[in-house]
Amino acid sequence: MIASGTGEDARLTLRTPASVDIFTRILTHGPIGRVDVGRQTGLSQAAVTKTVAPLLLDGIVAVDRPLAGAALTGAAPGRPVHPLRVVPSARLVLGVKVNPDEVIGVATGMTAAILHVARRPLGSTDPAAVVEAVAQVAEELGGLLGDRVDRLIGLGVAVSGDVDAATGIVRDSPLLGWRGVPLAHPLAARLGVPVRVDNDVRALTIAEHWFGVGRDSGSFAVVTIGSGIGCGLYLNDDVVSGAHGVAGELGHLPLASLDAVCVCGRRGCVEAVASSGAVLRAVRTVTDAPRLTLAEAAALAREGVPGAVAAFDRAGTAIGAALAVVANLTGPDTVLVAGEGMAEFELYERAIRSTFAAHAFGAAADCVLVTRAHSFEDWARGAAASVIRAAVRQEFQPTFSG
Amino acid sequence: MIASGTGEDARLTLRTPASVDIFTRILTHGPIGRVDVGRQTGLSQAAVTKTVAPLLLDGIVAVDRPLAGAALTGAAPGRPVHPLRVVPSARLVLGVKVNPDEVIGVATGMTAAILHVARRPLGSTDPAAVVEAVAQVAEELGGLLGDRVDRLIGLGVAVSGDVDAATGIVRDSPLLGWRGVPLAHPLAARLGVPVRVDNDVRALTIAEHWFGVGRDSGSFAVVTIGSGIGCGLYLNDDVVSGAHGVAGELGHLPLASLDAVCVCGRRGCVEAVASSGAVLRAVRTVTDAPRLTLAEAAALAREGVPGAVAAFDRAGTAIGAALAVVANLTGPDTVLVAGEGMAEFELYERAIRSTFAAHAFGAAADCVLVTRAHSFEDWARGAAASVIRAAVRQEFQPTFSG
DNA sequence: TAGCAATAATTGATGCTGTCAAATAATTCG
DNA sequence: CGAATTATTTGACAGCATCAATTATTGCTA
Repeated sequence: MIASGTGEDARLTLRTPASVDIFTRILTHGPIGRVDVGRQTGLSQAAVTKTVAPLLLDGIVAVDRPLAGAALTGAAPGRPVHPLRVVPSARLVLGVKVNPDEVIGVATGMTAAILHVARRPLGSTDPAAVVEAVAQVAEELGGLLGDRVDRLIGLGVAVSGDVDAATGIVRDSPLLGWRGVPLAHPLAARLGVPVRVDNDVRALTIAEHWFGVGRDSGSFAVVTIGSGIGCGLYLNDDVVSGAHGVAGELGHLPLASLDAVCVCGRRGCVEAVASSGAVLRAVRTVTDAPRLTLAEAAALAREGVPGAVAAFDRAGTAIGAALAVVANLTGPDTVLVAGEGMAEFELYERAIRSTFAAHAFGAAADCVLVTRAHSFEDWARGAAASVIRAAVRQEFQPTFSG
Repeated sequence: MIASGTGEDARLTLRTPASVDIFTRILTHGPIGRVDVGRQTGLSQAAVTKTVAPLLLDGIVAVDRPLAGAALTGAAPGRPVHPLRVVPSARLVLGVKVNPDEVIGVATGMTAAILHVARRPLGSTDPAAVVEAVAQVAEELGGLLGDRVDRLIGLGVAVSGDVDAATGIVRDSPLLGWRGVPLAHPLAARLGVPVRVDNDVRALTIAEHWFGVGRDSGSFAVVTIGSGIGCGLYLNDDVVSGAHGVAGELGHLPLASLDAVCVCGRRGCVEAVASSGAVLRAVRTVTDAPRLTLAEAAALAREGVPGAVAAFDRAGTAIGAALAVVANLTGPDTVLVAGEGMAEFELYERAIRSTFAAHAFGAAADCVLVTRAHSFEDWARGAAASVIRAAVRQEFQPTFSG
């Protein structure tokens, strides 16, 4: 149990779509003046003033000191702007990322900035053990928050695989070996806090769209490289989840040559040559060093050992093709490349960029490739961002035990 | 010039988002009772009644005779349903598809059912010549409509390539050899009618989503096979257009083996083995018959000539992989396979289905493949559907000459 | 065949929300 | 200091969707 009376006062009340838009704008683009909010949301200034008033009273939005002084404002005459911003600490959120060997959690405020971190190793991926570990991490974070747990909106859990966020059930997670595992209910019952479970890449995509590089992008994608290859899509200002819960499955597209055998049993999958495991296997084979680690393999490639370089090149080529697929099919203006594999990004980069350029068709080539190395905490932060977004959009149906 | 005083009374007035939803529901799912409209749109019955009242007055919506009789209603007691439907002829639309050698136009009503057809051969794809041919087709259709041109909402033009529907400019159409060709303005000026220009596959996708197999699908895709391979996406109840106007570019994804050289100069493109041109070239080479037509090539394959069968198989494999890409990445519940290539679909089918099944990952395999052979008129109908949708959603900014 | 139960549609009062236009506030510039 | 300029607030107002009650029309049953 984290808190007894939680839930009521911590909820966000944004009754109309207009107020959701206004609040979202302030959250993601603040500090910002009321006039600009109106312009950017297509609403009148009056609507902004009236919507913001109760939020100021609530304390979730604050007005910065009007920045006067000709130097700052660009010497324009007129009443100075009273910049609005969301008070990060007005509401709090927990986000947890479940890895096969570890559970990592963070506590954040409304802007998904990390306040505290906690982690627990996982002995097994047995659902009960994972629920227990997540709960312990959440409780530890709750303890670190102290009195402030009243302001807790909820707990987000990020899991790789096919996740039904509406019901909080993990439908299929090959990495954890789960099928149809309900996560939200047991956790909510155990902790007494609303819980949202989401796909990890989707959660990271939300975080980057609201608080990261995708902030001004209506059509945006995240491609993750590492032990698997994944993709999150944000098109027409909405997350793509797929009719059956599956979307962004990039890892098993047949973009590589057919002599590469994938762990899924098929041939030519991107992951068959581009997952960190595949790269490592390739370098081990070529150098005849069966106990090599990925870091050592990367070191060999950096030294210029031909077989190692070729393995990373081959991976980069497949990743570049995958990026081109995303760009050609969905036409984002920005694609963020992320994931654990970023540690060796320099080794993939040349092949990625040249393959992408070769296969991006027409205007799809205008799409900007951005890179960022996320820590494990950032993934947990994604889970928090998923909760924040759902709460703001009034889609957060608190999952409690019956 | 089609009509002098056109435009004012033919416009649709649906002031609020709610009324757009209600009207759309009646249009795409009518005849339907008010209670059901309310349920399906999430609005109250009262809202439906009040929104529909002026539309009945306008004559654009009509009430069918209440279907009484226990046999029909399923023996349920209660007041019988008064089914609402959109009167197809209440507004009229023209749709024109521009092919490299021909321009085909149709006149339709609100439900995009074809009323008249007209066509003109194209001597050249010179923009001026195309504008002239489209205008002539539109005028011929206008003549066929007679007095009813008062009810004309506008003209839709479907063009393959990168089209900016907002400005009516064809940014890049390799098939026609166009770059930055303004189409809407000259046509609107010439005809005195609002004009909307759209990408052809996108237009077909809209038609199928509103009036065809995608009617109950929130997440839907169309893949076209033929001289090129294209794709239209409808995700989260919105058409995907891409940040830079390009989306659904499936034809040049590197899914085929690298020894296939594409007309675009690269290797491994889907179109390099799966476009009708590529299939024909392959059969010609194998049978050493350089003047073979596509129909003859198909006949050979139907007879079981191994080289011909192999060429179609190879194409089907690439198309199946492309379908798997769409399903894995965007997770639609339905994918419609269409295009001129459907004439030979039976020859591709086995390879398409087995490759798709092999590469559709997890729940993406639940996606239903539907096929339909569209005539050229259907493509023109797509252009009309694009106009209808824009008009209903109040996004149709009439393009007139300044 | 009347009366009851069930379902569909309408009506009018109500309240909320966003807009408009005018007023107020706070600055720069001359 | 006053005019110009820009930001924000205010209050009247209108539109729209909901709610709850009413009316409409049927099937079923006694």
